[in-house]
Amino acid sequence: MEEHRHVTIYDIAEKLNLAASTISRALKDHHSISDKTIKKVKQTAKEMGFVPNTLAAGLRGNVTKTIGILIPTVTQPFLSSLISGIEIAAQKSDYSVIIMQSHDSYQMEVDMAKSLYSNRVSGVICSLAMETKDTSHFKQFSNNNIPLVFVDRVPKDYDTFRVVINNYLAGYKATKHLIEQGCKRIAHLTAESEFGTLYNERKRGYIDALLEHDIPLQDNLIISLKEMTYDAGVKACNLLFDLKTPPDGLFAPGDILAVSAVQTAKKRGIKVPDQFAVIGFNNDPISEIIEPNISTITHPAEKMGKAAAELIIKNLKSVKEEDAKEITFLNTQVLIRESSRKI
Amino acid sequence: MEEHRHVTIYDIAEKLNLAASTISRALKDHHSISDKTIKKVKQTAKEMGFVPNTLAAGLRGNVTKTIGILIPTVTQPFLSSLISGIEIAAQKSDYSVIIMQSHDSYQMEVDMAKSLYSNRVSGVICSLAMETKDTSHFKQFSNNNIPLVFVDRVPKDYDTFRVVINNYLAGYKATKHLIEQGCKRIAHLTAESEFGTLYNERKRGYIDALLEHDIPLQDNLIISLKEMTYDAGVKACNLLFDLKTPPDGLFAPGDILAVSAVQTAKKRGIKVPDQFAVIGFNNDPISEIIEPNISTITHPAEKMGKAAAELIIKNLKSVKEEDAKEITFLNTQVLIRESSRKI
DNA sequence: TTTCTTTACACAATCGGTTGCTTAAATATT
DNA sequence: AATATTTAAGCAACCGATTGTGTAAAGAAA
Repeated sequence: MEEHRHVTIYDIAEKLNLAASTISRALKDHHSISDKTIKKVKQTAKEMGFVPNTLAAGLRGNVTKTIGILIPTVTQPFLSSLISGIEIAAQKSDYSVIIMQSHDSYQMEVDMAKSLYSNRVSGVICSLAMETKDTSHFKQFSNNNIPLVFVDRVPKDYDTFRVVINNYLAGYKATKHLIEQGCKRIAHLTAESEFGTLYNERKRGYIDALLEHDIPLQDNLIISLKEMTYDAGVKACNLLFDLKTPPDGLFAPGDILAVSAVQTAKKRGIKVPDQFAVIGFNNDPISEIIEPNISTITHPAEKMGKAAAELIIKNLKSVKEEDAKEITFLNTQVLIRESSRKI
Repeated sequence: MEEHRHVTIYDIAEKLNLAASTISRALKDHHSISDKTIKKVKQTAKEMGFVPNTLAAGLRGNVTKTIGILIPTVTQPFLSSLISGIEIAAQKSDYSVIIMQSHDSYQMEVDMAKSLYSNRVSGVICSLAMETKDTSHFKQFSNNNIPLVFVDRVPKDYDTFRVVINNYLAGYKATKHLIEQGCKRIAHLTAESEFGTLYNERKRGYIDALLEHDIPLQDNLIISLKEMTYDAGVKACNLLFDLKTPPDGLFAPGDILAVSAVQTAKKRGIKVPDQFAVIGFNNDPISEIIEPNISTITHPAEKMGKAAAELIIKNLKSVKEEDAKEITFLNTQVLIRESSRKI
């Protein structure tokens, strides 16, 4: 096997007896290069298998056209859809995407933020790790005018772009839907310790919906979970069903939890939705497949990704407007399916 | 907001009255730098918020410590687990990961391969797009000694690293399991047009298992699908159930198809597994959650990712051995769950 | 004391594409 | 015909980390 060297613009320049700068300009259709030359250069570039070295371009121009994504994991449906959205928007503007998984660890998030900065990404899209309380490791981006967009799990006290849904309203709508279906004792699962506001907001919506419909709030119908997993959901639901007066409805702030609830109910001979109506959150693929289908709140993951990516790309092009540090709210919808349709 | 410049080793050098080269060496504990100097340099580097510019290092050293991943999509459970595996192995050796989705389009794969090359990734891990017949766009890596590893959906005629499972054996084992459960008429779903060998191999295993157990092969029990989706699965299963003598078992080469089969059967009042036993493939999360649980073939996604990443990292360190272009086979297991357990 | 080896650091080239400035020729304007 | 403008392309600095080579000074060996 031969040892090829990467083909550079200098190789092309030599072959055509032109200056490297001419090659560089010709390849980007610079106006000061004649059409003949441009055609000739592009032709030979292709023949020689020239591929520009983005490192060199990035180093010189301080522009990498790369968006860094820093999220807990790629395996959650919501997050992998988010990536898809980012990736599609990025691709349109010829940006690359570099992905890092914090696995919900604060230390990893810190390290990876550094690594992204080290790679001189053009912008960063982040959904915070569960563990993260302090967000000072993101200052390096803000301080160097690298656009930073938080998505979904966002810090409350950081002055930058945020793309979120209205979790309060979503929680309210979900709960209201259950009330409208005739539920009188609606349970809710939430996160035990949270540094963001995501689950708290959903819970607030739940509470307000109840109060607004004159349904007394009952502490024993609200269970805080350490982890939002299937098994944790099963355990919690069993506790609920063991109550003297068990709930007749549940707002689960995640579809996996909703699935666990539906299945636990079925196992105990509790009819869903007649005796126990369930609504989840996210519209994960599984919610459509499981039987009965799970009613859910849509979480526009791809749209959020697209919005976040566009914020970065736009912001890099436009002049910096201080007032652009806005929050983008995307809409959610109640998707009524079998698990909660009683009337 | 102040306009910070990125802190460079020159800034540190100036502050400490040292040469930039000394700073560079001190930061990597070069033996020719005194401990005092090293300590002093690291200290001020931290104080000044220095973060090395990997572009500069990559340009100079032609080493980026970045692994490029080129896959159809991140949303498939198998592939997102694959990424996780790669990412974890990469992280251990301080490599970054850059992900691109071909969305099963040949043209996108070509473009993205170019982009990865343009970014001078250290190595590439790829699972081919469905559309891809020609793999010449990967030659740029081979020609420039950039390690290339194909995973799962691999070309049959490309001389490079491959990390796969034994699809033939897996198909054989799955089918044999159904036979052992007493199934006599076992159906199979497969891909209509395939340029790789993945589904063909599974089908070969299916056929051989039948023949070996003196079960006649019946063409009408094998259905080729355009897409391996839930809906396509439902349609195919309805065709199967409409046969004069419908099947009493199914080997589906994907869990989504298995789920569709189980649910279609249930809807038609066919008892699973008693009248119709099903085994899937991949051990997707859903296979454990759906009721009845789906028997399946494990597909060691994380392990494959880990193996692929390690191949790249190892290969970059070690001297090039021509005979290293090997195929790594990882094991699969039959996971017997409710959907096929009759005895 | 002289010579050899470490130790400690500086100088300058290098990676490859970009871009401001300059030169030179061709075309347009007065 | 003289000057202004446009077109075409070259020169060289630059981005920031790395590394081979060079050069002192200090310590070790002869």
